[in-house]
Amino acid sequence: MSLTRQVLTAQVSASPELSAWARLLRAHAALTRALNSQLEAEHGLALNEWEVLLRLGRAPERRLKRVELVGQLLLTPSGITRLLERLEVAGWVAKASCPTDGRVTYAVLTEAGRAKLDEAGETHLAAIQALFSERFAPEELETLASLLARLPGGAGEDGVCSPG
Amino acid sequence: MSLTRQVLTAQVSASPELSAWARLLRAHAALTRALNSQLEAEHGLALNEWEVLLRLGRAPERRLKRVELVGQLLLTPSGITRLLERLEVAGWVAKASCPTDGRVTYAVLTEAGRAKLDEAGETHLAAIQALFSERFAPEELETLASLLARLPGGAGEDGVCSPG
DNA sequence: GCTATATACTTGAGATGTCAACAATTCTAG
DNA sequence: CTAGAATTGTTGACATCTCAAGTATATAGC
Repeated sequence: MSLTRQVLTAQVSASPELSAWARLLRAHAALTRALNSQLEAEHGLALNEWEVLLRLGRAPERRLKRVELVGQLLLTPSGITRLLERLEVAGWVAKASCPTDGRVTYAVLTEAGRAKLDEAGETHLAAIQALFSERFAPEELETLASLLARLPGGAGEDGVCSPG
Repeated sequence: MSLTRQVLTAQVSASPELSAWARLLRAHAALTRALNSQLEAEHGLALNEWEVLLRLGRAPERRLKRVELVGQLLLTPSGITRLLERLEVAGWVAKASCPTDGRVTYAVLTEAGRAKLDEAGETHLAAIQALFSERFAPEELETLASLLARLPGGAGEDGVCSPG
């Protein structure tokens, strides 16, 4: 009993997997907080909202199905519905229906949305680049990115690995 | 105008910093979702709750000030208050006041809390180790952990970098 | 000693996202 | 072509966390 606990505790302390995971959690929390509050203060955008604008801006015809956004942001379908609702109210995104599939609703970046994306991108992108390039040489950055890509969710745009 | 946009878009696409950041976001979302739902299903614990139990279990006398938990989990003070409230209701954590400083309330791991930590740790730790060791060789894991540690929040237990 | 400031924590109101259940449309097999 | 299954999306109820404001204690400067 007491022995079991000690052994377990020792394993926990020594586990390189747990250590990596804990650091990922902390880095995510700290970065998210810093970048989100800056983006919010300067442009009135949340991190996820900016990412939606970015993904729409890069998509062909600046439009994406909800399902595609679910896969790219790893939110649930209802999360995406509500996120897009906010962007629609702000006038940065509009709905469009699909002529060939009645279930689908596209999210389309409006002209105002594209302007917002550009405006916010200027400082937000700089903030991201500063945070990372201050700390890593280019090849370290490359290593970090490729290691992170091997974790779940790193499959890119496709590996949708249903959230839920 | 149009040119500016194209240049910006090109930069965005090419930015290794943004790429690393996006991958970190996706990896965090996917891992968090997987580990949290498993932990919730098997032990009725959220990720943050488990981490509090773990930190308390490793602390001297199994007790920590709220402020220390704020620094370790990177939540806000009110987030910690509410998280601990849930753990207190479950009987895994108790309050204790500090004899030398009347402002401080300690969070103390109870015996039931220690049992819960052990019970949950067995499968949760295995899940973490599986996810990481499946994908990385030991030295890659080491590299990943040390790169992540250089990001904000990686200063360890001290660099409290106030959340807010 | 006493005011001013800083620290530790809590609380009410609100933001963002999840889950479960549902509606609508499309695909698939007999 | 039609019944059953899968896919796409929305909605209500709820969980978790943040922000702003407030309380209580401690520390510093005069």
